[in-house]
Amino acid sequence: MMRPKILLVEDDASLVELISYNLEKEGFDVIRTDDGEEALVLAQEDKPDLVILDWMIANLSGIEVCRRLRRAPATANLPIVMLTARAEEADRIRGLETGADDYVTKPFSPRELVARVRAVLRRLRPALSGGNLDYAGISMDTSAHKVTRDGVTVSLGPTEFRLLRHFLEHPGRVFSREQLLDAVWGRDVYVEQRTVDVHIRRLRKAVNATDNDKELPDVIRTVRSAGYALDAAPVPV
Amino acid sequence: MMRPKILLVEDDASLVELISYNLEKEGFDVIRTDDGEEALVLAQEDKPDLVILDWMIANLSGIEVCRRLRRAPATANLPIVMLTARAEEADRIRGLETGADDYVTKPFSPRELVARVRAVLRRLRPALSGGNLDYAGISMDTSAHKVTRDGVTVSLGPTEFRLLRHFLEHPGRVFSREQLLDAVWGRDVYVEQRTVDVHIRRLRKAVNATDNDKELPDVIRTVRSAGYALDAAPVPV
DNA sequence: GGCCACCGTCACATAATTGTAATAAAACCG
DNA sequence: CGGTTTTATTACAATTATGTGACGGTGGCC
Repeated sequence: MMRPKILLVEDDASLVELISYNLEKEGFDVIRTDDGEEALVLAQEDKPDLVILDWMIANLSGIEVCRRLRRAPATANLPIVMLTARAEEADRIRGLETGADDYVTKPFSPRELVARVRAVLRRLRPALSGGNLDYAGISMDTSAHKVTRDGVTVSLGPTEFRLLRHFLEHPGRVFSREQLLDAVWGRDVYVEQRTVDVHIRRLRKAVNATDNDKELPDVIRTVRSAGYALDAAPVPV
Repeated sequence: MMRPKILLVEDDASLVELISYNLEKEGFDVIRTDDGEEALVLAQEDKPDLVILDWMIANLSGIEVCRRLRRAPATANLPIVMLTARAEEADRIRGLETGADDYVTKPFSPRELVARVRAVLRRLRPALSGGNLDYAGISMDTSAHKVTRDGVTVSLGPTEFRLLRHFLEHPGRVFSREQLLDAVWGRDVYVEQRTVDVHIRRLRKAVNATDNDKELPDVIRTVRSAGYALDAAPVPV
């Protein structure tokens, strides 16, 4: 199971130490910065699984960073935990409404922060915490690397597995070939976009197959000129 | 576009009032109970979109309710916000680790509670709080690339989809063919203005069609010598 | 080395969508 | 009403996107 990657945006050096230490001890990788602009760049390029964001940081306020992260398509769904000394209600609400997923006020205990990070991730990226993913009759045990459909075991190659996992983490949502290459293959790999088609084909074949010669309804929806999505109710022709 | 349904499990009658009032004012439907066993039944049967769960309630402790909700497949993914007087760290962590999505300690402000409820729902049910466009019975989920009219799925080609999205982003407003070409096709594409008519026709056909041979009222208004607009109430004769 | 599973790419088949032109129908105007 | 302008509708051929099978390559493993 992969170690989730956390981007920590905080300018108090001693806090950075404290938080990093606790996160790493609990199985997270931590990237650090104390600069708002740099945080945006890191969020784009390193694709962390979650951001811990202090309100008071250099160059851009935390809340502004939050807003920009939400606005950029690539990071619009990145989980954000705001971290701040501001305990006033209005600020907390403002933080949450800007798109933060949780909000922790200083002083806080490192253990509670870790617990909240876990709670957010468990929700948004169940695969990271070794949970099971279920959708449309498909069940994936991410830690055992096993997949079933309607109880029947499905066998997948490594790439098909990661592809399906990505779909299961965001059921119903359409992903372009480019997005899929980023998320499933990795950002620095160069492969043809059409390669995605081939793996979609392989995934479909595996997931829709039965032991006899019949086929189950297709769970992957092709969205012409947009990409593919995992879908419970495929469009009838 | 349904009002999200909240199950409120709380035994302090005045708090129930306070919370219900605020939630309903903010567009939620609220189901209430003060009993742990009953909460489990209601969660199963009424299928709420989120549960607000007090720690101290009759019959079963809140945390036990939480555990059982998580264990039952039907409610394993139901978002839970814990609500409690216990501010001790160990308790908060226990709450989060049991599977709560958020944890609010008394005393709290109703507005903050509502903001947290929204933050959790925004994550889990994007359809309920954003990312999709609604107008005149038409609902478009932009991230899933799905369109429904009065709940019935509408299937559109790529261009019709973009065209409808543009109309939904500016409901009621009239656009000339030139403006539509700019916005939907792109500034640097050369196509005949009349092409817009054809796509309007295709969009109308798809959106107004029913499964039988009847037709729904037209949602697109032709404005002679000006262009087209999406309109809720076409002029009756 | 030989076997096997998997991968990425290509070439071709198939299917969906597109823009245009031709024609019919409406709306407008004196 | 006749003439004119604007929009609706239909059919079609070109274009584009996706589906699919095959192939060569790579690396693990015995």
